Amino acid sequence: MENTETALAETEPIRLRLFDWWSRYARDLPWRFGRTTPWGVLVSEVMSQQTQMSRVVPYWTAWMRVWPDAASLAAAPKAEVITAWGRLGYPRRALRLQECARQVASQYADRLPRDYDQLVALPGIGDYTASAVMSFAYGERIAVIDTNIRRVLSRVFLGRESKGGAASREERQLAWQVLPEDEDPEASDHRVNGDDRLETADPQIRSAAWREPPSARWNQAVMELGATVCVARKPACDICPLAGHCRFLKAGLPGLGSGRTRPRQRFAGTDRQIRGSILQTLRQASGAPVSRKDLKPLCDDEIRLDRCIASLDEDGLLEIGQDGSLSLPQ
DNA sequence: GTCCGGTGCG
DNA sequence: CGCACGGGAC
Repeated sequence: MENTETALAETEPIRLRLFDWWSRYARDLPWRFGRTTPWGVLVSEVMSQQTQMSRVVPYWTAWMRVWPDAASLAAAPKAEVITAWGRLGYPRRALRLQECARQVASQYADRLPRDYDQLVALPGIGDYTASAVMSFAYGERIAVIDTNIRRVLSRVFLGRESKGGAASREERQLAWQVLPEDEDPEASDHRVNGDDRLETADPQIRSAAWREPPSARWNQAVMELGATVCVARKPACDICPLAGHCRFLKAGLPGLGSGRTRPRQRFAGTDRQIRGSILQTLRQASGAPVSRKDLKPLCDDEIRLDRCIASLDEDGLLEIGQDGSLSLPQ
């Protein structure tokens, strides 16, 4: 850890440069800069768990217009929730989000808890999402740890790639060590507001970025840098605001892109693709029951087709009627 | 074809 | 810990 100490001496110039970059280049996503509710932030995080932010935006906007709070989502028919989830992917998360909404509505009187342990106990909310809500929505000082942040911090401060798998103790320690202090305790309250207007913001709203607590600003800026500049395979070091302070760049990018160990799972030709196409067919049927033979064109292997139908049934993503017809659940 | 990530479960 | 889980950008 001796190398870390010298790197940590540079945290202040790194912060200044990163904050400046963030205020100029942060993407103007509708759930940022205090323009939505804590619930809206949670919805954006759940949708972003699996999908690029740019793809999430139209879904989030439409979703929040229909279900602006947990109580309204809790009361929605499942079929409508699955349909609104559209092609975002991993549709079980849509059902988990609705179950989460039901718990928030019933257990917390439709107020999202401002407490990590209560958040992480909700369905579909793990360590990352609970931390993200605490930081981004409530301005609480907490280290947010996702793969983007792990990659950026490991490169900049340790000079090497982050390894695959769960975050190591060293990584968690580093994230807490470089997390800025929030001097003004009042500042952490300003994010709680009832304003969930969805229109595109004036670009000057970005001055709001400077009013967020430093820890929340830091978490978002590091994550944004990892998503747009310090990407896994081909980092754009030539435009990186931290290039002059990055130990990984200084060391010559040793083992660039070697961090991921997880063998990539193919998608084309897998059960997942079949499941997705079955669900899409049911969505397009808009409530009308679909027979098994209508799904034959999706998959020539009937054993596999039945397996996919059964797994969707187990996940609660479809219902099988008495006559064997299929439909989205109510 | 290759790349991409968090959550839940076994 | 290893694995399942979509879908689109490139």
